[in-house]
Amino acid sequence: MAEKRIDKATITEVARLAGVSTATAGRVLGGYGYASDEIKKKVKASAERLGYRPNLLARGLITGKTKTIGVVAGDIQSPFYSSILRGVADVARAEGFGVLITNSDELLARELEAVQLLLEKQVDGLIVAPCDTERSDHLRKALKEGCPIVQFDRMVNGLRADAVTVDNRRASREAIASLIEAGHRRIAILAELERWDSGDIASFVARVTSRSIEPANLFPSWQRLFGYVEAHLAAGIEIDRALIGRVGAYSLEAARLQALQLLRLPGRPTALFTADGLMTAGAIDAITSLGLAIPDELSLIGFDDLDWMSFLKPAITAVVQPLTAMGETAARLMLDRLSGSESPPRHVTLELSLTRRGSVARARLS
Amino acid sequence: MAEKRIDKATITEVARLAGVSTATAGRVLGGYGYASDEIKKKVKASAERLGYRPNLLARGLITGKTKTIGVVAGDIQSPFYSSILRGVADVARAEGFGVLITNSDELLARELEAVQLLLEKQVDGLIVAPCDTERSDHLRKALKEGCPIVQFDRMVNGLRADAVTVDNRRASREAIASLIEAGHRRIAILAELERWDSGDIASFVARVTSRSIEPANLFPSWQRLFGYVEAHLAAGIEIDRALIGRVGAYSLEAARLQALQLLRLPGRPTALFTADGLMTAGAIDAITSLGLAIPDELSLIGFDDLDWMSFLKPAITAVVQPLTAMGETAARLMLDRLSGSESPPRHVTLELSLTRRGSVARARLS
DNA sequence: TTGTACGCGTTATCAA
DNA sequence: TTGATAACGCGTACAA
Repeated sequence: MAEKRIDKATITEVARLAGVSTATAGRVLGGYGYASDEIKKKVKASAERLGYRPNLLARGLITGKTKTIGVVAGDIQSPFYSSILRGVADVARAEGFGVLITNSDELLARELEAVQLLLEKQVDGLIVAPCDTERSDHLRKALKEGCPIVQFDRMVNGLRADAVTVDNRRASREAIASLIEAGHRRIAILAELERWDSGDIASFVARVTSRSIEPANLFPSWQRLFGYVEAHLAAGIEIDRALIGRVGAYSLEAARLQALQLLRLPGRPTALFTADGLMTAGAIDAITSLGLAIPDELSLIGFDDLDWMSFLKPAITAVVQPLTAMGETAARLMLDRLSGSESPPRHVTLELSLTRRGSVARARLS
Repeated sequence: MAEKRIDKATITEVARLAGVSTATAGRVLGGYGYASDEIKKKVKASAERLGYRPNLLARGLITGKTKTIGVVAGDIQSPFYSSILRGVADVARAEGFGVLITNSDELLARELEAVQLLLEKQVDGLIVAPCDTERSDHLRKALKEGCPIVQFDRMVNGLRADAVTVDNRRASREAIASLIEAGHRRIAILAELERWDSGDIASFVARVTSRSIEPANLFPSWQRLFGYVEAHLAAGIEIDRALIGRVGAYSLEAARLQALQLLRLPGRPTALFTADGLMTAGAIDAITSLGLAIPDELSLIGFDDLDWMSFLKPAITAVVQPLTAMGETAARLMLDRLSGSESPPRHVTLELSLTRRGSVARARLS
């Protein structure tokens, strides 16, 4: 048996030293109920002297609240999740909450395991980027058991839980529209479209065209492709399937190869839209190795704004996501629930802005 | 009073359904003690049927172990900390541990508050990047109370706790030496040297020169400056104080300005060594805005390897830190302590490697 | 205003 | 092999 911690003062000892009951000590230390000033002073002094620190486990066991929020991220190592996490942590800290983190690596099995762990640890609520918009019984169950959930980045179909997302579709549509307005007609898109399958590209495009698809529960990169298609539709430009670069794994190397392929197409695109930061990185690598000049030979707009994009020459025009704000919003929605709000599920959509830098030029007359 | 969670099956209910005592149910569910196969089956079935999930709070209260590790990082949003955190989380998860995170923003007051919170939550151990190598009574106290500590990135002076660091001094010395070997004589260094004060530069250099300073408890960027000085000493090159760019805040803008100043010096340096990733970013920005060609007009080596460094043209030669490994090591040291190791404090120093890319050239004859 | 006594969900002890 | 019962440290009726 492992030895107990030494010196760990409990409320009982504080009470004894102060010559009062544990109830009284608890009242002054916990800040609930009455106590005379004299006793307050004595108890506080004793607590101080013993280095008393309340045991939040014991408190949680009885109150049913742990003041801890569980977060299921995809991968905290990525700038995307780590920025969001920072937002969550800041708001949580300000309210005295702890943050328990887990990584799903976008794997449903991992997410399941993570949720299980967090629930066992009795977190007050779950902030999660769901891996799968359909198979989410574990989340439904958690909800039913009274554990509030806030989703971020994407939303499970029909899950009655709060959510914060970003207006992917619109931002993408506007980015593409600005490219079209600059005279571009052959605009390629490079997107990770495998991990969360929404079917094959051709039928997806067809469904967008016939307006027979609901974008709300699509994964972000699919929503971005959605906007890409819409912009083309609005401008009456036909979509060339060959210009849609579908990357399988979430890997820089895969992105680079796919970009290479797009840029070597006969009838090379005059503009490229990358659907996330990793795609942009892969594209840049491909572009420079091909010796293409940005923006003269190729215009580029990327989704996600990474630090290096602003000091590249030329700097990259990008759709910037308010990541920290997304985390803060998620945390606030959660805290609101935890303080008893019973409103129907709220869905906050954050607006995106296009930061115009130097990577877009007018298409050359051809 | 907030309503309790619905449906939350306790071990009592499982026991009742299975027709056994809570003690027996606990034994089979918790995996300790004996139970006949028949009873095991019955209990497991009941648990399954009720969707039973153990309450780790209650377990922790009695066992004194929460299977939770607390981490105090500087800022999880930075690639540095988030990579380390990922390493910690992976190892922790594999052993069934949770990870509770906090940010100190390198502020002692924040760190104090964070440690307090984590301790109240009864974490089994603390993995921390200490803000201050001297004033760390809170850490000593935690240690004395039986909460193991693993430090990372830097070490508190005289704290008897495990630590993982990186060989900053050597890596820096070797990087500078390689520059010297390439014929460079005027090598500038750009480093953040304010946040953790080790005195003014001149006297620091003097103390390194006279070998009257112990580098172990210096902050990383000071250790890197230490290596810079040593390399010069070894090569018999006099140090020009003007080539040491001291940046105050940890900010890209400050780095950029300081880099600009260094590169506009009469007798411009032929090589630049940046002491961390942010400094490198600031330097690149300055370099490109000055129109200096890397590596022909300026050779560059940066500490820290960020993704963009490999696809810049030319790619940047960099000292890469094994960040995830650092996190993993920290977690393993911690788990080892938690499983009862009573060995004296261990200090693991991870080696660094210089990844040579295209940003270094031989100095031109002058 | 204070103290007594019980309970939160689990593990640990010990007797059966 | 099993079960009654006492902890763990704290909050909270309720009585004093």
